[in-house]
Order: sequence, then C-alpha cells, then structure tokens
Amino acid sequence: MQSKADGTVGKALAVLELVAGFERPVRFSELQGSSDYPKATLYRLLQTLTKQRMLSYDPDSGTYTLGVRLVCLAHAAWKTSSLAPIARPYMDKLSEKTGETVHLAQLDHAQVIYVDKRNASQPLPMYSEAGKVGPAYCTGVGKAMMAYLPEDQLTDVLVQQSWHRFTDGTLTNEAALRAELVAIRERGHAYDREEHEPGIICVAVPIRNDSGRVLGALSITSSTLRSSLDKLDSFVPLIRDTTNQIARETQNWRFPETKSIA
Amino acid sequence: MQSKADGTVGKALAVLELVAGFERPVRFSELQGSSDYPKATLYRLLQTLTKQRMLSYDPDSGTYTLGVRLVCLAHAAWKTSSLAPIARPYMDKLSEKTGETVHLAQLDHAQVIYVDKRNASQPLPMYSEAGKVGPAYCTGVGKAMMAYLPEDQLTDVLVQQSWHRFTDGTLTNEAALRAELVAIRERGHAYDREEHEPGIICVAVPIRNDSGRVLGALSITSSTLRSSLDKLDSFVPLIRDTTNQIARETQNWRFPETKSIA
DNA sequence: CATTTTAGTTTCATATAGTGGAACCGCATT
DNA sequence: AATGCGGTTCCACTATATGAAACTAAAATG
Repeated sequence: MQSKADGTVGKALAVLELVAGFERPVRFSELQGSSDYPKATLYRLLQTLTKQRMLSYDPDSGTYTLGVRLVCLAHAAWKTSSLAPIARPYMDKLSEKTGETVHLAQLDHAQVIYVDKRNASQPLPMYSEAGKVGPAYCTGVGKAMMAYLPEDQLTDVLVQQSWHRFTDGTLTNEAALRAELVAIRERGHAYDREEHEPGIICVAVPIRNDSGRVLGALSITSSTLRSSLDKLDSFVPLIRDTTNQIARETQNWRFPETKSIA
Repeated sequence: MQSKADGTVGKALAVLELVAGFERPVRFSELQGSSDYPKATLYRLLQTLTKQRMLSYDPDSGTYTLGVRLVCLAHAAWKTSSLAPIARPYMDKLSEKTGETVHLAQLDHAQVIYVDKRNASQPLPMYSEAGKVGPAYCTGVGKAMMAYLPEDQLTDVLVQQSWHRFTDGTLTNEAALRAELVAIRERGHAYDREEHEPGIICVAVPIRNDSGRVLGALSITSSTLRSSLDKLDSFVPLIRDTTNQIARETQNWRFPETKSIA
C-alpha cells in the first residue's frame, strides 16, 4: 500500500503518514488493514513512534493519533524552512491593499504546499490552511514556480503530475502546460483560469533569489463573481514588488549569525 | 549531546531535533560539532532524512533545514491530535466576549504546549505561536492540567520540572506546587499570579473528558496594567462553560465514522 | 457456560540495515 | 606543489529490525 520506503526511518515515516491519512484517532487493526507491513513489524513501529512521542496512544480507546512532538517540530520547520515568517508582513500589506485573498506557496516534490494565507475580509483560520497541499499543474502558484525551474527538475516534476481534469480549463497534458510555462516566463506571472475550481481565478508570481532559484510563489485569488483576470492583472506590479522584497530579505536571512567557534 | 535514543528512528529524530534547534539553515560541520554521532553516521542520517523530505538540503549554501513534509504532517496532526479544531469556534466566541487573549494548551511529557491562541484586539500571528512550549509548573494552563492528573503521572511530571525562579511569585519546589494544586482542585481553576512573567496574569480551566482525563486547558491572559485577578475571576463561569462544551464535543469526535470494511 | 473469534502483544532465530574508523575527494589557502 | 578543511564514500562488523508463529485477553457466539 505504501510506496517504496527504504530504511527503517522511511518505514516509520510511512506509518506516520498512514496515521495522518486517517485524520482521526485510529486503531491498530485499521492501520494493519491499510498497510502491507506484517503485524509485528507495524506494531513495533507504532511503539517506537509512540515512545518517541511522534504518535500518541490513547489507552482508553486504544487508538493512535499524531503526537505533539510533531507539532513542535513543525513549529520550528515553519519558522525556519519556509518563507512564511519573512513573508508575513508583506502578505499583510498586500492583502490589505488588494482586499483579496493572498496565498504563499512553496514547491515540494511535485506538489504545491500552501504555507500561509491571508484574507483581507475576515481573519482566517490560518493554521488549518497552512500545510495544505495542492496539485502543481493546475494552480497559479504551481505554474508560476514550475515556469522557472531548471529543466531537469521540471521534467521530474512534470512526470509526477496526475493531469486530472478538474474543470474544462484544466491543462491535462505536458505539452499544453509547457506552452503555458513559456507564456508565463514571457509575461513574468501565471494565471489560474478556473483550472482547478470553477469560478476561482488567480494571478501568481514566483519568488526567486538572486541566483534565480525558485523559493516559492505569491498569488492573489478571487472569484469570477467578484473579479476578473483583467482586474487581477492590475495587481501584478504590486505582487511583483512584494515578491522582490521578500526575495531580497531571504538573502540576509540565510546566515543571521555565523556561530562563533571557540 | 542528545539524550538516550534507542533505535534508528530515535536517532533520526534526534538529528531532526538537532537541526530544529539551530532555528536556521545549518551546515554539516555545525551539526557534527553539536552531536556525538560519528561523522559517517550523522551524514547518513541526514541523507536519509533529506531523502524522506523531513529535511531539505540547499546545495547553494550546503545547508540543511527542516523540510516541508513536517509542515504537512503537522497540518494533519493539528486537525486530529489536538483539541484545536474543535475548540476553535469556542475560542473565537470566548475571546470576543472577554476581549482578552485566550490560550489553548495541552500537556505533553512535562511541558505545556500551546496549540492555539486568540487575541480579540488584533488578528494574531497564530502559527508562530502554536507549537510553542512552556514550563508546566509556573503557567496557569500547566497547573490547571496538573491538578487533575492521576498521581503516578503527576509525580512523573513533577520530577521533570526545572523549578527555575522566573519571578518572585514562581513556585520553586514540589511542596509549594502540590499545595497549590489542592487549592486548584478545590476551586476548579488555576491562576497565574505573575509566576512566569512579571505583570502577566491569567486564569485557566482544565478540559476534561467524561472519564476525568485531562485533555488540555483554556486560559484567559491579561496584564496587571489592564486587569486584575479579580477581574479575570469574573470570566471563570464563562471559561468553564466553554471547556465543558469542548469536552462534550470531543466525545463525539473520537470515531466520526467506523470505516466500513469490505 | 464452554467455545470460537477477534484484537493486540510477545518470542526468537534469522536477515537486514545501520555503524563508524579510515580512506578519499575536491577545493580553497598557503 | 603542499596543506588543511568540509564533505563524501568504503566496507568489515554487528546491532537492529524482521516476521512467522505462538500466545493472551477479551469479546462474540452457540
């Protein structure tokens, strides 16, 4: 059931993911049912993870859930590995100025991961959104990032796309997407023309560092009811300005201190 | 440097924690410096974690950071393992009614983990707070939860406290705290009388399920400038009401569906 | 009440995966 | 050309994980 996972660590993480997949407290037997691991192996893996507090076990109901240590680690991950803490004030400003929903995403493996979100109208349930994943080939942020990927990485990402047709506008093959990527590079930003969800449109601009590497992307999302691509287009200079500022700031960030070695 | 970590998984997690500790991109040699693991072992561990996307490696700078997979997993963790998603609407209401800062915390190991936070006045940087840890013995939520722990778990938690004197009010030994816990059980809620930070006070109420097990705690925090313990006291019925509602809702939550087995 | 089933836990000989000292590589510095 | 340093690879050795099967407790069944 789970993908190739060499090493004990890989297996343990697969189990973690398995538990995560249930999105609720889960029994041993349920896990066994959706795993190829033999009973004893799965059991020990669960024990190990529990002892390590990556899982927590509720003796009352005999169920496992993801442990708090994970939340702590993620806290640290979010603070250091993602653009989110740097981008935060800029996103605030952007959402304030535009009055639209702002997303910050990063590319991981072949998926888009939303690491932060801002909604001008109401203070959003943010944590519940951060960490969410989406397809790369049919989202504004995904395409914006892919457009500036080096060829070897791009091919890697492309083969992993599902090309599922979410809407009539969805680009469902590599050729179509590649053409789109060229257009994106020409104009410097990407659109989502209701490709993922009907009625939902967005403009996205990649965040790239000095050496051109893609760090993430910012997008402004709206609906066809409230807005239009033309209207969103007017935000582009503002977004690009913001991505540039964020990119600039990441340069300094890399080594805030060069720990003095005694 | 790292604590006892049996098993490969334990070691890998220790390395993860090590990277997390730096709170910034970190070089191999730096990690080697703060780890007992021999070079090759550490190296392989890092490779494994990187391949598993728990770490990400930046070839430009030759540094490791925590990977986004952690953020994804945490997304799931937050949704299932913690009280946060259930408590969310109640916290909103509570912060709205009181106009004060509301914290939701859980007890893990011997530490308090803040899993959500609400601030009535301004929309808070929430993610940056969730996952934060604090000492149990000198926080309102910590004491509220400890007060209702079964004796064996309590002793376990108590021996792990640091008893550092943060302020004049800090309870710096087990005897003093145990006396306080009795008082908390009597009145049903805990205070933080500037025990952790000067000028910061709070009332906290534990969240307990039907069988009496402590699930977490809610607190309302304020400062001596804006408020007083007496003033906070008036919120107690409201908080207790909220904790009861949250506790009730967790009962249903445990098994939303019993996955039909074909 | 005895019996079967189900769910979870332990055992143990075996195989695998992890270990780490040492050698190696590439690059910057001298 | 030589030295030093950060990082990577090798490989004999062994600690660790493995998983079939046996076991236990508790629930379901007759």
